[in-house]
Amino acid sequence: MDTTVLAKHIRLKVDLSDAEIEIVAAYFIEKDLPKKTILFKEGIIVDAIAFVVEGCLRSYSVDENGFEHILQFAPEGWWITDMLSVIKRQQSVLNVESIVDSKVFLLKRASQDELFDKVPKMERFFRILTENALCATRQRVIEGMSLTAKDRYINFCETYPDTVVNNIPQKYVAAYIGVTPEFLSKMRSQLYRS
Amino acid sequence: MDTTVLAKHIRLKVDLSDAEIEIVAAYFIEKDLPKKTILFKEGIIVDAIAFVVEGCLRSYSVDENGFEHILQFAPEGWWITDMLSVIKRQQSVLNVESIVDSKVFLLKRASQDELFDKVPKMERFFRILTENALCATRQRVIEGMSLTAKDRYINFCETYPDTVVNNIPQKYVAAYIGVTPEFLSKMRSQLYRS
DNA sequence: CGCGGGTTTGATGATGCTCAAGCCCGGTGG
DNA sequence: CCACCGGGCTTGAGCATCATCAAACCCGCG
Repeated sequence: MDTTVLAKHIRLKVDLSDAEIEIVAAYFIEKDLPKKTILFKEGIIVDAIAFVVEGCLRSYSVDENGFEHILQFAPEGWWITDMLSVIKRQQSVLNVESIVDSKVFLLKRASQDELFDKVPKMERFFRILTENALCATRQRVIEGMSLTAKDRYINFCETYPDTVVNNIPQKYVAAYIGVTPEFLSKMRSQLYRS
Repeated sequence: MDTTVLAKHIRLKVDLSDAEIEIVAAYFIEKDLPKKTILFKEGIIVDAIAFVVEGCLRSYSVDENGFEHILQFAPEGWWITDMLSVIKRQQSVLNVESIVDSKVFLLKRASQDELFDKVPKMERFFRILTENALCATRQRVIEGMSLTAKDRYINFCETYPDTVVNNIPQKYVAAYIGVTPEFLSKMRSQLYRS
């Protein structure tokens, strides 16, 4: 189990010794996900959070008309789960799925409390993680109200890494910025002509 | 300083003795806000979070065309601030303002770490608070993409307490659900006729 | 090959915005 | 006490943005 990516990511936020990293790593379960594998399915009670070691996942909900809406993309170095289901222990409304062949490290909810006891800095790490996620999501709410679809798309291209912008199907980008695939296609052709 | 509302609210999430509540309360600063008073102004670095004891506040951003978009309403028992500014210590992009005559308790960022040392359960309390806020905000992102304006309005009326739905100007509701005041008015007249 | 999913393109239509006018109503000054 | 003001809400006509539906195209893959 290669913990390089995980260690690097955690050390961006809190200081951990090599020994501590080893303890932390022991709590994770490695899992390979071929393209289009569902990690967490709508309706279950999710009991783990996933750290993306390689590849890219997405979390999405399906509305009453069968349309998918993407809440989050998680390329390498990101975390993804259905928070609401994990915290409240209620049935999940999100699906979490790999977009390409991916590898994740899973941290079970049950192990998490034990981990916090052994390495208290990890509690701080997850608090910071949650705070950052909250800020990003609030930013997205504001953008959804103040920007046009075209500006949201431009914004998306500028903020997400190239691996997400250019290596995933356009229809997923459309489902993230909140337009139909057809309309995204029209916006793009208009952007490239000008 | 009457800490009844605050104590009741904290005890919904963590168990605190009367003695602990007293310690916690000592870290808060009481502040009265007449109607339409700005508590935190766009551009400053916000260094406190506010607990609403009575009344109702709102946080909002102003876009490049001068339109206001409301991120959050905070009636009695809610918390409000510009998280991004507090955490990252960067210039705030939100205004926080009282809608009616209100009273808040302020907790300075600097006091917060000290408070966590003296009453560790409060760190847990704020982690839970942040997690809940994240879930609620993500829910709002999904709703913004999957519901029509009319359904978002109905949803708003059903989820927010009566004090918010019926006691604040309609234009604020419009700025929250993401439509113009004119269009909200038309939706309402259509809803009441049917 | 041919199939199938993703993307493009076009015609048409719904949703929600803009601008402008009028109304309602609480507040304020003469 | 009334006249007037101003902010918020309503209403209507016209318009922009974005969705829907249908057809064609592209291209990797069996």
